[in-house]
Amino acid sequence: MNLEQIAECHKSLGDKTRLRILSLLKVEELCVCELVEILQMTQPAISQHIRKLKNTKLVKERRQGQWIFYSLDGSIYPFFQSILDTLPDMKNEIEELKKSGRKVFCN
Amino acid sequence: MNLEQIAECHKSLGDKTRLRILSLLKVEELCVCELVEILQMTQPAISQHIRKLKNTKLVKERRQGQWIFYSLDGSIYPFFQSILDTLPDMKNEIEELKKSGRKVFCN
DNA sequence: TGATTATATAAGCATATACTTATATTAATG
DNA sequence: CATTAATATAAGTATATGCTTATATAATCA
Repeated sequence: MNLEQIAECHKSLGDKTRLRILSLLKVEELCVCELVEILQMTQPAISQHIRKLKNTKLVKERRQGQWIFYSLDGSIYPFFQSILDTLPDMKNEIEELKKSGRKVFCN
Repeated sequence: MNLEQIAECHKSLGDKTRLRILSLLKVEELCVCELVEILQMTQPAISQHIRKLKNTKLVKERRQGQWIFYSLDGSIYPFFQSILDTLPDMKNEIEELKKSGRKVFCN
């Protein structure tokens, strides 16, 4: 891993919305439509943030029918876990999503 | 520390030149003119990078006569040390500076 | 005090980034 | 097989970023 890659990783981390997405993914894997619901942003905006997180290998995806579930990765960055540790707990936001009936359940 | 501040910190880390500066400061404190010499960049470019690192509390300064020596800080970020650990060793670059006779010695 | 050295700041410019709206792709379903 | 739902991508735009050159500030020194 060279300096250019490390810089790209931090650029990816250098946005409040993406940090919120990572904080949410700390709780559990989520799909774009759920993130749209929680973060109250447009679907393309979320998709573009996810793309950046994917390109920098901070999240990985798992397709499940019509949904794509995103979850934390970051395994190539030795410092990633300690960064995650400083992100806030977002269990409540996920709870709210479930209460609103907008949680995607499938398997 | 809120998400906005964490994002600002990572923005600060999201630049190759600033990562090189931090890598160099891992070896020892340096002043702007030494960084100019090692990184072969203009003095205002270096000063502006240093300003960003200072604003995000990743480096601190110590004035010594006409020089200002910059050194690592980052004490407010629990993850900073693990990021530093992934940055390359730049002892050789500092050695080159000393050999070139451009190292600033004072006290 | 005037010149020199180190550093900071300001203004200008080219590129990058984060959004928007519109459209394309992909999978499920009736 | 046409429609719907989830997601991705493209194009446009406003703001941010990283450089440049020019100038200001601050400390030293002759």
